[in-house]
Amino acid sequence: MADKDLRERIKEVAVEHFNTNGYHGTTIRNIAKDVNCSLPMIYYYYKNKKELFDEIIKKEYFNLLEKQASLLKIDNVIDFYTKFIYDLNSLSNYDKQVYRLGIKVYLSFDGDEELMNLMDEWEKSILPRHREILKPHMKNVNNEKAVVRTLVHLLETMIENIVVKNRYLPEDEIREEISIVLQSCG
Amino acid sequence: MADKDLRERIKEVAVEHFNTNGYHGTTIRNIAKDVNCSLPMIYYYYKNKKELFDEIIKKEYFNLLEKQASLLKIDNVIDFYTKFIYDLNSLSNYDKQVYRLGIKVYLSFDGDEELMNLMDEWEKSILPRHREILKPHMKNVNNEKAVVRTLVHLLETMIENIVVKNRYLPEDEIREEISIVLQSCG
DNA sequence: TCCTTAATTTAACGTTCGTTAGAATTATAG
DNA sequence: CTATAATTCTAACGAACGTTAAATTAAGGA
Repeated sequence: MADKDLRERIKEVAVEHFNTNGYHGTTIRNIAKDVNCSLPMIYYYYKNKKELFDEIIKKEYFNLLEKQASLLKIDNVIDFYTKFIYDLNSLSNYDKQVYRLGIKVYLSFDGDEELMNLMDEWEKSILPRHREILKPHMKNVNNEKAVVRTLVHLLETMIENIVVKNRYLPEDEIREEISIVLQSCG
Repeated sequence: MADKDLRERIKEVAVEHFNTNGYHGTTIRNIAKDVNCSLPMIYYYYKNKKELFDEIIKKEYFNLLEKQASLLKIDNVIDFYTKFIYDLNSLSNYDKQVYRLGIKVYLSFDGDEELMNLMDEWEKSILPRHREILKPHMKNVNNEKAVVRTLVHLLETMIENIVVKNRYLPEDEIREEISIVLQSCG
């Protein structure tokens, strides 16, 4: 009966529900209804609700973050960061929702400490990573640290606008804002 | 028996619970237990769970936003915005939690459309407001619009760090970042 | 004092939740 | 064609939920 792999379809629908209604607001019954399968099928593929949720965050969300982080090809930093953010606009709907859900978990709406710690660790790696990227382009800059921090902060907001608030950010606006922060770099 | 006004105490505890567990993860029973009153007392003061939640967002959260927005005394814009953000650090715990909850609702974790629309309207008023504040200080700036947008984006992230992620942001870091964006202004 | 109103409680209602037992169906392979 | 394994279903479990009825207690003025 199943056109696509059922296990996958369950996960896709689950992402949608967790996103819209939160962990506690999401019910296995509603997921099953949208997937068009019976309720116990979800328990056939996932041990329980929590495991379904965890798989989305631990596998899907972190996969996404790592894929993004590996896109490092730099000549012009402003071009690079502009592309980095602009490409988020064209993420698949599913990826966008996974991203969105990850950010929401990070902001601890449903208070899962274990997942939050995972994310805290990830966040600690962000500043040094961008520092490395920017270092060669900031010879003549004295407040290097602050510039990197400001840039990362700005990136965060733009990511949030695109992914969480589901807005489209035009490339020239992205470029403008990044340029304002990086105007002292080449 | 009640040392403080019971109605108020219920609301305070509710903010905590909604923040930690989300709307659906929060139960009237748990609120009552923490308030140390019986369950129906909550229905004595609030029509139902939704009304309790709505009162927090509509009254407490928007009060907070408006109080913040009315703090406009400007001579040096960098000083002004630094103070604007820095003062968030010393919000009362209750105010911080209300703020946090508001942002989370805005990011639509529990999908209340009515509340989200209210917040969308508020957000539309933000850019013009800061444009007014900054206008007199940007005579010699050509990309005025972009600078205002960048600043507002940067402010958003800093607010989120202090209020949602509950971090302390030191004044000099705030000032550094704002200065980087506003370096073309006086 | 008694009466009225406000504050608070115990106990329960109907519903929905997460989860599972166990039977039925379908696919697979020998 | 048959036996075994992989899927899928119907039906139900106990627990927890939001909410309310109705009884009890506390407070205050006549």
